[in-house]
Amino acid sequence: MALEHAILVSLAERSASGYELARRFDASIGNFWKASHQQIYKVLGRMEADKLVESKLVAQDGRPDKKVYAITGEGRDELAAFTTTPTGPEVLRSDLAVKLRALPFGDRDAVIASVRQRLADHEAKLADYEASRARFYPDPANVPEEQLGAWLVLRGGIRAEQGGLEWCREILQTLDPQSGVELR
Amino acid sequence: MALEHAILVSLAERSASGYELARRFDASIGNFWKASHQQIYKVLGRMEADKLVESKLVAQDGRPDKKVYAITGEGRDELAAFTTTPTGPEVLRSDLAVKLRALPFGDRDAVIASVRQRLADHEAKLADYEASRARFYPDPANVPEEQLGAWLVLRGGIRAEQGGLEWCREILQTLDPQSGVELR
DNA sequence: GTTGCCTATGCATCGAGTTGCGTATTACAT
DNA sequence: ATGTAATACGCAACTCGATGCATAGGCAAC
Repeated sequence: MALEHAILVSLAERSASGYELARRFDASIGNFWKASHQQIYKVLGRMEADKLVESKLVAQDGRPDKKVYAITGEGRDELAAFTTTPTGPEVLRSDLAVKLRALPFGDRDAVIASVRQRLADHEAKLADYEASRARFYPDPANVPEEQLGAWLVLRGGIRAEQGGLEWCREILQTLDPQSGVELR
Repeated sequence: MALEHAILVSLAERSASGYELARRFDASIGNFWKASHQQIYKVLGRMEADKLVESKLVAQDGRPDKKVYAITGEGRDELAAFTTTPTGPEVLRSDLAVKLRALPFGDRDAVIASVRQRLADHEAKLADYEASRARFYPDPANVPEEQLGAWLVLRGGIRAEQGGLEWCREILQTLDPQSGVELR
């Protein structure tokens, strides 16, 4: 289960409460591995039972207490072991593809609307990623060694969004040539 | 649930037994929506109860009987309705990304090996797709209307594989410049 | 002549993941 | 005063999906 390992990575970088982890997943790691706060709490509970993480209660004023989780030695071992496991081929799940396949049996205009929506999603996400890139990696040619992984993941995100964007443009150009969408 | 709709698309194109559907999923639709035969049998059972499909037993000689499923009118309605539902943003799940993020806490060489494996996967799949493209769409500029959806899905698959391939090359070039991998 | 693969269907179990609900406090707006 | 949102944690019920196992005949190879 990679959610477990995504949490371990996040905690290895910095200890956090379940709530903070959930927000971190919204912002960075969550771009390539989604998880709701309910899932995170559940998995954190199991991970603590497995001694991969440990927690301590931290009182705060003006806010509820929080339970801050930290990775343990065992957790670091597990994380290191994870990096040596073979990675299976990527599994795609595209409901947009299913809709395209359903074109002869469905509503063409509605599918086109879905594609437009998806295109807008990609544009928004891409802008997001580009902003991160500009902010955190002002000098792409000289990324510090310890940030290489995060940098490459961001690059992958940018590539994926650009690719998705181009695909949407091709679809619109094919299904709705009047739309004025152009491939770049 | 899009597995249901993927099955409906497949049956709308041609009636089939669960076994045949499973093999079809291995070959074409499965490239964008994986499903094991157990899942397919289970879902088919529920879909039959919901009257989206109907089945009849077909005896064969030299082989076990099979249960051939066909889409019903209700199934076609459901499929048409599906094409009009809004499509949420795509959810990526990349364990390779998690491994890259885990680089500072794991085994660099093992991660590089995983990337090489993924690169080979992408190359194989791309070759596969290109073969389909050459075979089924010899004239890409004039794809018949009723095949547009399938054509665009295949184009998306090709784009995704090319994108993944390029990402792998960038990763290898960054983490292992000696490897001689080049971006094209 | 036995081992293994292909066709063909299915169950049982478990973990993963979603949705909805519930608790509690602070803060700011209406 | 009341509503809404943010922080902070969690349970319960459910569906989805993956894995392993069971059954059963036919066919081909070694």
